[in-house]
Amino acid sequence: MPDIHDEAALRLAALDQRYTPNRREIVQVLAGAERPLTINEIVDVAPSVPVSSAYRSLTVLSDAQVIRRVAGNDDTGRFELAEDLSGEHHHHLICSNCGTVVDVAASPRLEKALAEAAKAAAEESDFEVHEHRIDLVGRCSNCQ
Amino acid sequence: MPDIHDEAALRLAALDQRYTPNRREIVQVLAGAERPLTINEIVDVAPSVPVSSAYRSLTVLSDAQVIRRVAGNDDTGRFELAEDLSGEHHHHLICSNCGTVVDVAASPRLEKALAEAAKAAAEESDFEVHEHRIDLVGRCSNCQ
DNA sequence: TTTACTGCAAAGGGTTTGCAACATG
DNA sequence: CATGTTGCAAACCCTTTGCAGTAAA
Repeated sequence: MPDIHDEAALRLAALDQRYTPNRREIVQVLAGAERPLTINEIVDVAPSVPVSSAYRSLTVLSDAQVIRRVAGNDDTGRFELAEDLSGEHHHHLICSNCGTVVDVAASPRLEKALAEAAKAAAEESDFEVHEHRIDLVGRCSNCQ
Repeated sequence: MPDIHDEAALRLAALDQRYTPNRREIVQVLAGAERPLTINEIVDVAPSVPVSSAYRSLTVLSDAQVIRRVAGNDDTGRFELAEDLSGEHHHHLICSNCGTVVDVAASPRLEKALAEAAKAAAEESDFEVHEHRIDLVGRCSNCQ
């Protein structure tokens, strides 16, 4: 498993993009988080990065598959490291009240059932399924 | 199974809200769609409804559980009829290119596996899980 | 006759972009 | 040096809100 930053630099290079201190800092922040972060949360932790640059960097990093955009319950964009960089496959618990997103490990049994269902759905609908997303929506301990 | 509009009126009444022609038209549009619609799509089909009213009505209908907001891959809000009004439980195919969301029927096997996984996750994380969401992300036939 | 609803227009908030300066390969 | 990147500020777009008028219980 290569270093996250080395791999990030590689993936950016494939798009003729550079791995600048700005982008490195964003990746570092996401690598240190145990849940997807909003742009606000990111720039709060990395105040040296201007908001506009954060938006641009997140777009580029997302294009390069270094990070991934996560859809929550609200329209606030959240970001996490790409799964193949961060470690293991996981899903999300989403609080319908405050919008917080928490990671949760995937279960093999569930993954197997999902793989079957995805195959069937793809055939039926002429979709080419690349990935899946399972969200459990409810109330976090703070909002119950 | 009562009529959709009767049931919608009931649920609104429970919140001291009225089932006006505006709201009825929105429900009618969503009832006739076979996939979640964006606000733009809704007002395109129902031009008599001003945009600001559409936003307000969708909020109220959503609070009353007549409709449900659906998160796609982008930040565009999409809406569909509540599942208990529209018929059967389903999941979504999301095109990562154009953002379109298509309904797909749920499989019993998948639901069972998910129920187990949700139980485990809820216990671990102190979440109170109310519903789940399964999205298959890929390319629709148009965007392949 | 009280309370909810509507529609317009203005305000708001998050995101994107133009541009000139800078940095990197 | 050619191209990608940055930071500021302005522009943008979608969504929300104030308000005065309307309609429904």
